[in-house]
Amino acid sequence: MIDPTPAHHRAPHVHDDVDQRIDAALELLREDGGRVTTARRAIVTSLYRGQDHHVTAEDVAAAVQAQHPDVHLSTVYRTLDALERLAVVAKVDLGPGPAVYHLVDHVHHHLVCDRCGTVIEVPGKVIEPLAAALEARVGFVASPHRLTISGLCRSCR
Amino acid sequence: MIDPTPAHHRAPHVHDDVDQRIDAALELLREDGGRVTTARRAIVTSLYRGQDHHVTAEDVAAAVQAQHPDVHLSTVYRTLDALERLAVVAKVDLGPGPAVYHLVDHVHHHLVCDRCGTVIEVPGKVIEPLAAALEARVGFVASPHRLTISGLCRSCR
DNA sequence: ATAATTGCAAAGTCTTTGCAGTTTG
DNA sequence: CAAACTGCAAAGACTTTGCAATTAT
Repeated sequence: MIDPTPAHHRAPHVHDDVDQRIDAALELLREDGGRVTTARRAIVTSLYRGQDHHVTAEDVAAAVQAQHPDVHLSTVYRTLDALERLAVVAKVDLGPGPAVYHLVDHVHHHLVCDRCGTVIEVPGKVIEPLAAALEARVGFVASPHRLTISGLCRSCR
Repeated sequence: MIDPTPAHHRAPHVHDDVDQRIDAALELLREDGGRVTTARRAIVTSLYRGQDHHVTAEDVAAAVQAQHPDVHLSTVYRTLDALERLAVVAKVDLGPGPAVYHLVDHVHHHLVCDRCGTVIEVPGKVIEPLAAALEARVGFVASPHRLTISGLCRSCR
């Protein structure tokens, strides 16, 4: 999803900030020995400009293809993989169906409703006490982006 | 996986108890309007007699096929589905790779190591405080069997 | 130059489904 | 007997991979 808002309708500092983060991500790819291509730039831009926190590879492909029709889904998968290795995005398996990706700087966890499939985000700090307990108890360090809890949401309860 | 220990080497009350639970599960299938077939009996037996808490459909098929070579994998999937609907087993997506199933009366959660793939089980009560917080905060009722936390285990840290 | 990336098509993994024949209640 | 279940084969959903051509550095 590309933000359709024309640049001059957005607050300038927001624009600059997002641009900076896009450039930073691309720079990481380069530092890793990778190349920055049109496809990769479009994919990264879509991730930062999209309004959806959770996107599937297919979502990204669709958004990118609006401008660059021949960016292939497999390229999206490969780029997302690279970005995951560089800790720019996190990949989350929310049960059956495609995996979703989100930027790692959006620290949160996922409550997935078994009945309606709704995904509720909860702020990362909600699980801090649990994470501390797990670390003390079993020496397991929870990733700040990969907690998934199934259950029933308020309306399906 | 079938328990290879001959019945007379096991404590009798354990044997009886497991048998009872197997019968109870089969009875649930019947009450639901289903039939109890050789395949289903073998699958349920394998779940209760297996020593592994987490089994994939393929695991179950392999175990069952040791005695009943022509029970098909698709039958295992269908039976596991039926048992899940009846809340006898829970299906858990532990990331990429096949889903794992476990009996619901074994209440626990899963810590999956991103590096080595190890699955650590933690008792269900560890997350009770978190579950209470989530319910109060967003009205989400966590399923007692479906929490998955990714991170790094003690040795991969 | 040369190593990385791309599009495409094909294969891979895990799971579901249609169907005709078999079995259960 | 009617309805449910089964094996099989085929399809489906999602993801990865091999390869020759293209492109970034």
